Parts: sequence; C-alpha cells; structure tokens
Amino acid sequence: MAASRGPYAKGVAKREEILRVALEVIARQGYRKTSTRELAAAAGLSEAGLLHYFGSKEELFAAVLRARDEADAARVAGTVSGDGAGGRADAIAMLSAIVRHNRTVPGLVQLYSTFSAEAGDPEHGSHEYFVERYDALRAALGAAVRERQAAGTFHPKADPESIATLLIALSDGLQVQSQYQLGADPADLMNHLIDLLAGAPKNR
Amino acid sequence: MAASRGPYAKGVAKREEILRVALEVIARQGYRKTSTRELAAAAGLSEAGLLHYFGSKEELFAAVLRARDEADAARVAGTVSGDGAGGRADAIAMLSAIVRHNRTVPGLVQLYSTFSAEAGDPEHGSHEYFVERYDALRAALGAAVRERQAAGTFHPKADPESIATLLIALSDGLQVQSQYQLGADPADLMNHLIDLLAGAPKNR
DNA sequence: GTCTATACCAAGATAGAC
DNA sequence: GTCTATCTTGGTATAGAC
Repeated sequence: MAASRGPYAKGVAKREEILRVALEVIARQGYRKTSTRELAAAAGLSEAGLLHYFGSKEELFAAVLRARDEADAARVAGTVSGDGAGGRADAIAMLSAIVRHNRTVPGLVQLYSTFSAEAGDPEHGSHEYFVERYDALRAALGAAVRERQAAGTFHPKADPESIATLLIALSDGLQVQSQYQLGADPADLMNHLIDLLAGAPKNR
Repeated sequence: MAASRGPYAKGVAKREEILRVALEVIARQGYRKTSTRELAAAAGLSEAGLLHYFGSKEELFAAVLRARDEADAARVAGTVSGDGAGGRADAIAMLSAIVRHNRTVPGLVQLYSTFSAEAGDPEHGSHEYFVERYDALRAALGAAVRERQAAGTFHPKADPESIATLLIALSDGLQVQSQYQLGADPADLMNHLIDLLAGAPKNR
C-alpha cells in the first residue's frame, strides 16, 4: 500500500501563496468576476496546477474563506480587547468588530454571502465549511449571551441558543444588504439591536 | 424606423407559462441544478426562444422572484388577516408568515439567497429587482414599527428605520442558515426576537 | 542513489449562457 | 454555433524519505 507522504515544503508554501493572492484579488474585484484561470495566473500557475492543490473551485474558495477567518480572528484579538472596556472581548463583540471591518473588503463579503447561500446544497464543495463555521459560531455566541445574562447586561428572557442563531443571521443578512444601500454601517445597526436587548429593566 | 408593437397575447401567455413552470422546477430542485436549457425544455421552447422573453438568465430568475413575491402577497393576504388576532395584518406579521411558508420551498429560498448575494454587483441582471424590493420592504416595515410603537406594542427606544433593515437582514440570514440546521423554525426564531422587542416595560 | 509521491503543465472534454 | 468556464486526462520533473 502506497502510503501518503504528505505535502512537500514547496507545496505548503505555494498553497499559502495562492490563498494570499486569492484573498487579495477577490477583495479587490469580488467573487463574480474572479475565475480560477485568473487566480492561477495571479499565483503563477496553470489552471491544472491550481486545482492540484484544491480539487475544485468550490473547495478553493472554501479555503479562501477559512484563511479570512483566521486573519479576522488574529486582527480582532488585537483590536477588541484593547478598546478600553477592560472586560475580555466576548464572541458578540468580536462578531461586531468583524462586521465593521467587512466594510473595507466588499469583494470578500460578496464571496461569503454567495457561497453561504449556494453551499446549502450538501454536494457543494464548501458545504462542510459552513456547517462547521455555523456550529462553532453558534456555540461561542450562545456562551457569550449566557455570560452577559449572568452579568445582568442582557435581556433575561432571551433564549441564548436562539439569540446566537439570530445574531449570525443578522450579521449575514446585513452584509447582503450593505451591498445595496450606502446608508448606515451594518455594525452600528447590529449594535443598536444589541443595545435594545441589553437594557436591564432600569434602562427602560 | 420600425416602431415597437409590444408583446402579442400569445407572448404574454407564454411568458406567464414559463414563469409558472420555472417556479415549480426551481422550488423542487433548487437554483444550482437548474439551467436555462432545462427550463426551456420544461416550457416547450428552445433556449433561444426562452431568452427571447427574458434577455438573460439573471433577468429570467429576477422575473421568477417577482412572480414569487406576487404569489406570496396573495397567499399571505388571505392567511394572516384570518388568524383570529382581529387586527389588520401589518408588514411585520406578513414577513413572519412568508418566512414560515418558505420552509416548504427550499429551492426558491436557495435562489433568493444566492441572487440577493451575487446581485450586489450593479452589473448583475437582478440588481434592480433587489434594490426595489429592499426599498419597498424597508418602507413597509418601518411604518409597521412606528404603528406598533404608537400602539405601545414595540420597544419605544427602537429606531424604526434601523429595525426595518434589521428585520430584513434577519429574514434573509435565517433562510440561509435554515439550509444547514434542521433545528428551530426560522419563523419561530424571528417571532422570539419580535416578542423580546415588543414587551412594554410591564412585561419585564 | 533509488524510488515514488508530489508538483506542475498541455491539451482537451464537457457543459452552460447566449 | 460560439464563447467561456470548470475540470479531467495523461504526462514530465523534482523533492525528499529511505
């Protein structure tokens, strides 16, 4: 049995380079106008060479989204916790910070929104990515709601699991709409709702 | 110059038949697996014949979504106002009813979600459809929030325009997520939030 | 140094929009 | 029928375990 040998150092580096370049190209011009051909060229590879690493276009874009999640997590860890509030940044604050940042990368927002919608089909190459992402986010947000309720800074009658799902939906939906209206910042809208749900009775 | 004569009665009927058939096919098998070729065959037309009526795939699907909106409005008018509450159905109740119904047509939900995301590009053939739809929905929901506030059944500090945008985002985002989790009904989740925001102070 | 999985390319098959 | 996009096939060259 020919055992798998794993990727060579060269391959690992190239894979990272592809994702770095793809992130850049997509952020600039959006998903709809980005072909595998173009990404291959931008990374200095043939199309077949590109697909050697990712198997399919859909899996490539799932990898791009994963890379973005990692970059977001790294950036937010340094930003939110330093906002002077003193308290540790919880998942709700992180989500809000990411939504705010997304205004600067409309192409990635379009990619994320489009794929989250079409990857509902279990045969889509990015389906697993979204299943995992939603599960992890729901758990983190649910825990954050519980903590805030315990601290008295969130509506006591709210169901944490439901609120977690609703916050994700809100984040996703606001980003879709942000492509159409130039109005309010999605992050401000999201924070408005969180404030409304936060008020202890005395705030009313 | 050959003046435009407008569609013949036969063309109008055919156009309606195409939309009826397309609605059915898409509801059954989703957007991703439906090609113009297949829709043409289902409607008894060549591809060129189909595109004669709609210009492009993107415009055809925008027309399908418009047809769905009309069907939804007609159905909801008969349902929500008859739910025994006595009060006239406002836009919030209608939105909730539509979200509930959408569970039965996953293919259309996938089409709507995917197009709302990718049509953020102004060059997309469905861009105008979504601009109009969001504007109309925002106005109707904003008015409903104001009415409920006046009636004392909605959080007095909420900003109507913001809430309207948030409710649309919620509806859109919940439908995306509903493709992944078999859990709660999106309409129940949405109503949970509306209840939390509804409570007059005495409810707390 | 040998060996084989990995890295990559050229050409073409396939399919969808128009 | 034409154009464009994804993906397959069949191949060569090289990295790196042994």
